[in-house]
Amino acid sequence: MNTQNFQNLPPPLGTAFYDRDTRLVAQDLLGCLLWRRQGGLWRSWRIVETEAYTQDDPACHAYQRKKGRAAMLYAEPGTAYVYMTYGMYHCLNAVTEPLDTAGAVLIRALEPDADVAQGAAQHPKDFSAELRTNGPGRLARALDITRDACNGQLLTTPEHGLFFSAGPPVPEALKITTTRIGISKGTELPWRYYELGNPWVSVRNRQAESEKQAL
DNA sequence: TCAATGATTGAG
DNA sequence: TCAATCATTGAG
Repeated sequence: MNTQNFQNLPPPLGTAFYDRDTRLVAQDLLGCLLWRRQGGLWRSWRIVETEAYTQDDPACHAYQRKKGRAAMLYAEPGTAYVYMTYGMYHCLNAVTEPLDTAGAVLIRALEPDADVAQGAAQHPKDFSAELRTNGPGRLARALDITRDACNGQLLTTPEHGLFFSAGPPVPEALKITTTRIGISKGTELPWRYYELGNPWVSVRNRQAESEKQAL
């Protein structure tokens, strides 16, 4: 996490970045910075875990649907898609693919700044839940990302207080694609995780990793 | 109109 | 292991 004045903000990733194959966008977002304006102050986090959702995926909200909340997945690439899950948590996605083609990348985990990470390691019980960003629901809560506030907003401009920028280069070898064997909607589906090698991945992905190692 | 479901998380 | 908690979906 980092703070910066408005005039020093880096250029947001543009429409062309999102107007591509969803899985490529998911991989390329790893290591990028997520910028959020809270209380007039800009902060940034590094993206360490993403998940791609494509139109042909039964787990995708737009699978055989184009109305309701799924309509947002067909929006202009670079649009924020925020939905509520389990009645308690919001999840942030970046819409991908050309206009009228469904696709989105779920942001699953962000790397906290060094102070927060160190504090969490030394005093786990003092690690405020409000600061945790390892998990899609957690990061949305920590960054005040809600459906009402962010759904449908353009991520290609700092105007709405939320955007992504290029980050330090990430060696391809550090990008990991994980899979999970599980049942979703009656089908065996792969997970679509692309993550950096670090401990700040989501609970779900840690489970997937341990299950994989157990095989 | 209504019951079932889930891209999650935290408590016990 | 399981409850919290509700928008969305699909069946009736």
